[in-house]
Amino acid sequence: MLSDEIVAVSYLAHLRNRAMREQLTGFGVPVSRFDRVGIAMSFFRNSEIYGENEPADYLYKLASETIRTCKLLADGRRQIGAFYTAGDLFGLEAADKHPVSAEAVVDSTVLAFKRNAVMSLAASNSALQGELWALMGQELQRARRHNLLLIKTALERVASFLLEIGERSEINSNVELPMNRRDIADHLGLTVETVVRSLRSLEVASAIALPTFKRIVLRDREILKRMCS
Amino acid sequence: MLSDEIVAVSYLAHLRNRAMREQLTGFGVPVSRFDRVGIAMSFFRNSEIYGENEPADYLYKLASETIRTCKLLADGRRQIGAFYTAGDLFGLEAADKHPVSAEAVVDSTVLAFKRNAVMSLAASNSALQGELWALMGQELQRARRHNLLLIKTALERVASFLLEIGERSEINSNVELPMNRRDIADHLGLTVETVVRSLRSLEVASAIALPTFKRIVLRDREILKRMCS
DNA sequence: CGACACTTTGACGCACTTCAAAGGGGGTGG
DNA sequence: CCACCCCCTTTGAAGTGCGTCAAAGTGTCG
Repeated sequence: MLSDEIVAVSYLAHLRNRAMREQLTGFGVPVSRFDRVGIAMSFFRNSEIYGENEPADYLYKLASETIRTCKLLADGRRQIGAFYTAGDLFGLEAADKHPVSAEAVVDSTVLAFKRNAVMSLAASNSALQGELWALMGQELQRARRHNLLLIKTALERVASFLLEIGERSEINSNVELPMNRRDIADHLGLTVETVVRSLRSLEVASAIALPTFKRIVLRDREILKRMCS
Repeated sequence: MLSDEIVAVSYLAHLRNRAMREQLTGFGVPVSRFDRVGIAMSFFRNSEIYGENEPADYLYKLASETIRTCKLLADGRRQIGAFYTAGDLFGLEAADKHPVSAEAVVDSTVLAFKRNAVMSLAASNSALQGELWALMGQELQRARRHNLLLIKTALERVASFLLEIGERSEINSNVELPMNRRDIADHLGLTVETVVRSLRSLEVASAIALPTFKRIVLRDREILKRMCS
C-alpha cells in the first residue's frame, strides 16, 4: 500500500498534511487514484521543489496553482520547459535524477508520492501503469511541441503560447496569467521586451486585450491561430 | 510469440526478409531481443518510412545507416527532431498516431515490429517493459536537450551538434556526416548558410577540420565544449 | 563532358536583442 | 489613507546576429 510510504518530508508538510488533503477536495482538482495517498506540501512562490540533478525519489501531483520546470545554462540563461497547473502530474523521470528543476511560480501546494512505491505498485497494477505510460507520452509530446515552437518567429511563439494556455480555460476567454513576463520570455526563448512588444502588437491586431498585467482576454482565437505559423 | 506476427508489410520487404536478417548479423549492429523477429525493410534515401499522423502500428529498429524524424509547418519550414543511427529504436509512441514522420537520410534498412505484439508481450515480460520504458525516457531526454539547444546562438548550436554526433564515435575524431547541410540546418533551427558559416568559423578557431563536405575532424573537443554555451 | 544538386561566399536587410529610462501597481510603514 | 519604495512592465533608440538573396564554386553521375 502506498499509504505505508507516507513520511514527513518536511515539518511544514507534516503539520499541514491532513488539513490540506481535506481542503483539496473542495478545489475542483481532478480526482484519480493519486489523490488518496501522498504527502501534501506547500511551497512559497519562487521556491524550489526539486533541483537539477537531484535524485528523483518523488513524483508529484500539483494540487493548486502553478509550477515551472527550469534548466539553467552556464552563463545564466534560463529555459523554462513547461508550466504545470492544478491536477497535472510532474517530476516523473525514467532516469533516477531530475534533469530539470521545478519551482513554484506562485504559492502552490503539491502531493508527493514515493517513486519506488508508485513504480512497484504499477508493476502489479496495469491501470496505474497505463496512467504512467500516458504521462510519459504527454511529456514527450509537450517537449516536441515546444521544440516546434522554438523555431518560429517571436509573434508566432507568443500567439502559440496564448492559445496553449487558453485551451486550459476554454469556456471564457479571460486568462489569468500566473507567471510574469520574464517567465514567459524564458519559456519562449525570447527577451522580456520582445514578449511585451509581441503582446502589444497582438492587441493592436485586435486578437487580444490586456486589461491588466496578468489578465489577457483572447478576443479572437482565429486571428491567433492564423498567426501561429 | 512475436514471430507469429510477421507479415509482409511490403512486397520488397517480403522478398528480402530472410536474406537481410542474415546479412544484418555481420553489420556490428547491437543485438537485443528485437533482432530475432521483425520484418526487414529497405528504404531509399529521402523516402518516407511513416508519415505524420499515420497510425503508429509499428515500432522500428534501425539496422543500418541513418533516419531522421520530421515535422512540417504550414509554410514549408521543416523541423528535424532527431537523427537515428544503426541500433537505435524509433517510432514508439504513447498515442496511436505518429506525431512526426520518419525518413531515410541515406539508403537504410530497418526491422519493423507490430506495436500490438510488442506491447502485449511487454505486459508479461518485465525486462522488455523496462526496455520500452527506458526508450521513452531517452526520447524525452533527447527532446529536452534539443529544446535547450534551440535557445542557444548559431555557433553554440553547431558546436553542440558536432559534439553530440562525435560522442557516437568517440574513438577517432573523424566523423562521417550522413546528412547534408540542409538537414543539419533544419535540425538546428538555422539556415544552410548560417550552418556553413558557423562550421567555417569553428575551422578557423582550430576546433575542427573539414577535409570534405561530409567528413568532419574534431580537432579539439575542449574548444567545442567551451563554445557550447 | 555536361547537367545537376549541394556547398560556399558575399552583400544587404530585418527581427530580435541590448541598453537605457520612464511608467505603473502593490505592499508596507508612517 | 497617503506616501514611499521596490519590482515588474512598458517604451524608445541603437546595435547585431542571423536570414535573405544572388552568384560562384565543387563534387557526382549519367
